[in-house]
Amino acid sequence: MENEKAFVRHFFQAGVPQPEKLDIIAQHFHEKLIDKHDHLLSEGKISQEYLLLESGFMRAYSLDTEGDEVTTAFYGAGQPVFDVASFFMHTPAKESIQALAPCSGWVISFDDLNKLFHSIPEFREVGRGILVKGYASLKLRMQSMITETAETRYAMLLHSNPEIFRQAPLKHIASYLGITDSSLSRIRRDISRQHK
Amino acid sequence: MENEKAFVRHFFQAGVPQPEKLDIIAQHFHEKLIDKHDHLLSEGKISQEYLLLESGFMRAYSLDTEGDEVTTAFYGAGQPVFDVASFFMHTPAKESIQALAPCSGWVISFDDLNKLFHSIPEFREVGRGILVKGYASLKLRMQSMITETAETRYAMLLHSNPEIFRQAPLKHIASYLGITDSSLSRIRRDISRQHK
DNA sequence: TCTACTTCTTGCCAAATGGCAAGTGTATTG
DNA sequence: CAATACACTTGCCATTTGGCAAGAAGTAGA
Repeated sequence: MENEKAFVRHFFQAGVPQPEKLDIIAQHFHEKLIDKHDHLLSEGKISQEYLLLESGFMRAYSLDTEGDEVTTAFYGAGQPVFDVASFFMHTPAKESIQALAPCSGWVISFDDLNKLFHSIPEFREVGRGILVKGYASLKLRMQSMITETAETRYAMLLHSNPEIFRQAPLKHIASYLGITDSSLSRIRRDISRQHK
Repeated sequence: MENEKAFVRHFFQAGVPQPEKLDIIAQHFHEKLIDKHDHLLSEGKISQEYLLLESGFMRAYSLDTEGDEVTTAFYGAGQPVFDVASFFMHTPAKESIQALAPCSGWVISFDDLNKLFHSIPEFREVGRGILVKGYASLKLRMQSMITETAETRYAMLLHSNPEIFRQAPLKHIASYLGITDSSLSRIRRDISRQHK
């Protein structure tokens, strides 16, 4: 009966093998559709939803002191999407999360998520794993930002995450890489010249 | 009888008000002393200890592709010190953690920490809070790295964390800020000229 | 105390990146 | 279909930062 939530069940299957527990987990998720350009979360609001993205593409961004957008993350299908600080600390979000393509996924509230964390140990292990992996990849990105040139960072992102380049305009990718869109354009020109 | 562990009890008191639970928590921590320049964790090893630093000063660093050290974090008294990824995922550490001054603190093993997480819900809330706050501050740092000049980042760090400048040599601070020690030296010269 | 090492600074020049504005091409939409 | 917005590129020049090497000053050891 809960089989429309096959995606949710599949997402947790490796960490929570017991079907009965998967049932309980799946019951607490609700379908969510987001139109292209619409927001899952807006800066200043308190995040209420933890989203598992089944299809589509999203980005998180915030505004710098000059008011320019800085893209801080991209999310593809299969990934959990939420603002860690706002969702877990109930503080106003410092960033917004927006659909770059029509999105569908499954959301759970903070209270429901916490109930599951308390009642299903395996589930909270999965939750911790998600946090820890996000932390680790952010650290890698910081390391790369410090030690590599923009050209190298661009090449690495293109290689490791080509989907981003199919879904996001270059200006978003540029600010994600920590450079301006002009510089990214020049980097692309230089690389294409090298390949001749 | 457990009163030498006053620091541990105090650390968790706000999140775990019940004295009996504090007793159980404190029982699982063991004292640890680290000489200046010695390591709590070395790159390649799997982190076994979660440390609460009672006194002293530490830094985390890793090696870039050229083999140069990049300082990724500083830790003062009162802070938890551990490599999130290695400790929670049992993977080889990508960074080392070293004492920049004689350190004393309290450590707990992964298994003991997990036992406490499972048996004391308030304790695991504290644990999650530590993770989430670390995540949030790393994000802020990334944002700053993207949008601010090195000079601004230096000024902000000096203002928000002056202890670092008392404890760490400038070359560590420079790589933490994402610049070379020469550039940091020039930035300091320019700032001191402005103040004349 | 003498020596060696580390820390910090500085000069010189090169490389990387930004700021601004213009130009081209492509979607979008009324 | 016209009008408008958006995405991307490029030229020109300024600013920021790096690389390298040398030197001054302080520190730690033998």
